[in-house]
Amino acid sequence: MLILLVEDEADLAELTIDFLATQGIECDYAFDGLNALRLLEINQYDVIVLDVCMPRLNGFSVCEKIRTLGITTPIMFLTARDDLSDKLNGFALGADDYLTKPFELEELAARVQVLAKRQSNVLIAKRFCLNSLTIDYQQHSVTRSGRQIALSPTQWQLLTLLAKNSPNIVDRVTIENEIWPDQMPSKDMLKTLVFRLRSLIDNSDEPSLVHTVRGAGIALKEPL
Amino acid sequence: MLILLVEDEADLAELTIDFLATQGIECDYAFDGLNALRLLEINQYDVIVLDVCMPRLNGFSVCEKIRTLGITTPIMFLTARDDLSDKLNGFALGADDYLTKPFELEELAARVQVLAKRQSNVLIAKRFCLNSLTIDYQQHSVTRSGRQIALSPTQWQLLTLLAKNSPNIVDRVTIENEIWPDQMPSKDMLKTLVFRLRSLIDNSDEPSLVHTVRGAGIALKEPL
DNA sequence: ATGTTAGGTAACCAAGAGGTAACAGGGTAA
DNA sequence: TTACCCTGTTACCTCTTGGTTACCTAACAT
Repeated sequence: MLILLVEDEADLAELTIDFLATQGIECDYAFDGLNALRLLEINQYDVIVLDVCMPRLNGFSVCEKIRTLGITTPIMFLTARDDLSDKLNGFALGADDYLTKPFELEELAARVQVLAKRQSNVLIAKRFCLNSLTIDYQQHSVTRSGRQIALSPTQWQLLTLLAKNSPNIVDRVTIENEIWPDQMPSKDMLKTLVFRLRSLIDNSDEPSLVHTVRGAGIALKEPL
Repeated sequence: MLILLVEDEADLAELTIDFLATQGIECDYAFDGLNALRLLEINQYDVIVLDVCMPRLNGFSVCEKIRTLGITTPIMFLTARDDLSDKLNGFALGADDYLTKPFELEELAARVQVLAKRQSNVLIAKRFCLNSLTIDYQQHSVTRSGRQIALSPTQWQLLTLLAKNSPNIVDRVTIENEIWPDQMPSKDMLKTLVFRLRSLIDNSDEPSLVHTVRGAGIALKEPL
């Protein structure tokens, strides 16, 4: 299990991370909200543990941002302030639990486990990330290094198919059968489809991700 | 939403039930563990709130019993004992949350809502806000940047459906099945419904919130 | 080297998804 | 009754889409 811990007090964070490790809970660590959001773009976590009081971007704002991004990962707040309105605010922003400092590390671990367990019952792969490419299946959106990319239905179909098999090669007939199940497609259709997808995904000056292997098929992966 | 409250102190129970009612949470009530189990056989609840200290069958035993019966309904413990080992025990038995007395009724309500939401994957909130758009479910009103917007019943249905899934996409057939459950709707009905809703919500010079993704569906979100 | 072939690039165009507007029937309130 | 609103229907328009074709390029075989 992998969680994201966002906490500006380094010593407390270290203590927490060490303890959670003994419970089989791995931590990624961010010391402020902005870095947390950055990590969230790249990785997928089972739970997010958020300190409320942080420099730059406080926990509430981070939580709000996360939810507006459509990320439904469980969020637990940690805070020294045992204030009802704060708690209610946190829950209203989409938090799943709220623990006030000082707390026992064992309790934190137990609550994290619970959230992760509940989540995994509902969790189906919702996002795919590769390099600066992100596919959000729920929002049906694709971004490359932050920029939104509009895909047509067939392009989306091809991309998700490649993503599902990434970084492996998918051979052309498999793709054709997947996208055009009924018809026997003319040989060139896939050719142009790939070209169009590539020009949308890889047109930038960033590393290209859509690779064709002559005679074998097509793969979505980082270049080596 | 319907929850089961198991609590032996009648006066506290009544207080709790009354308050939860104001939050739109209905309660079934059992005053001990045996009666709780009896009710659980008959009904289905969104959340179970369990007092730990009860005569005849204590909360932990009830929890254990519930889980061995294969019932996965979220369970929240209430107890006066703020003891770490008790908490850990509770979580180990399959609890989802643990609140120590004395607690604020608002916090209890908020935590119950969260558990129910996770469980049913349905958003139960009084209000939904996105950009300058506000939906007040209790007042059944919609405003865009302060201006009141009058929606017809079907329009309201569509908007709330989109809001519930926001910012995720909802595909057209899902919407059609949701709004016209019985009939097989003619293909154009949704088209005009969306048009009418959009012209009410997005007619201003503000960012448009109703987005259609060709071949995929419709989403309510802020544009990027 | 030269021919052959898999794959890349670019333009064209018909089909269809979706947007817009107007109309009509049925229900409801004054 | 009349007037109005809601909603289903239809017609028309616009723009995306995806299939087609032609031509180019690079890898591979002989």
